[in-house]
Amino acid sequence: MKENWNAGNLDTLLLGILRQQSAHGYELIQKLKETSEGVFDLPEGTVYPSLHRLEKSGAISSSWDSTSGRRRRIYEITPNGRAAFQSGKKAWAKYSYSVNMVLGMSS
Amino acid sequence: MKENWNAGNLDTLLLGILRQQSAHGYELIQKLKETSEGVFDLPEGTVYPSLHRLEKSGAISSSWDSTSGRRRRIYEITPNGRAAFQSGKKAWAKYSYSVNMVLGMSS
DNA sequence: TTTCATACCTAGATACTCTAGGTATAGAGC
DNA sequence: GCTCTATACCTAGAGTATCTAGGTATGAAA
Repeated sequence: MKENWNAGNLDTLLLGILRQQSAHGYELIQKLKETSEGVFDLPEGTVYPSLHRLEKSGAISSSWDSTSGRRRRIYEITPNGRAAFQSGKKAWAKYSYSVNMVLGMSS
Repeated sequence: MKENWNAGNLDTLLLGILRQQSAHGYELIQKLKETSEGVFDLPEGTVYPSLHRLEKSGAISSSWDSTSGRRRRIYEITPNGRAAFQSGKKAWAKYSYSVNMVLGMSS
């Protein structure tokens, strides 16, 4: 039984970071790992496609940056993305509450 | 952005019901719907394969029952399944805590 | 100059849910 | 008796998301 609680949620998680600060892909991977205390240690092959998906859907926008000498694509959340985040957050609250009910977690 | 928080978790959810009582597939679908207050309204095409998966892995065992006139396959959780449930529950606690951190949910 | 961390990317494998069918019986209503 | 609905099971294939496993390239450190 392989647990993959992440499925379908990564987009919302990325917006969760970007809602507070713009960041580039590699940075997002690290921030996600830090914020989750190591639980989300996602491969680049997962995160980059997700970012492209989010940009295509209009939730984030990107621009190339070279000020650090190294080329980076900086992602910024859009108003659309903020709305999507709020909606995703609500869906998560509802969902996690229900899982807690079924699994018998008191809180 | 399609939310599918369920992915990979259904097995643990089913064990969450079966840990308390044996049940047949159709019944599990209803119990899941009740317990989650409508949030988990899963199609049969999702649940039956998941049950077969769980049986194959040894987490549950089944037996045919006809006492109701209608044929039903009753599923029962095994000791292995109870262990898998505990492990899945722990994984969920860890995971949901981390999601809450990233999404900025206070609790 | 070699190695490692940074920084980006994609194709294909894998694995799950879901759609869309199928079969069959019990019971209710006419 | 007949029709309809709910019950109860099933599977093949579509769709989609993550992950594996590669690839390229640069800056900094050893």
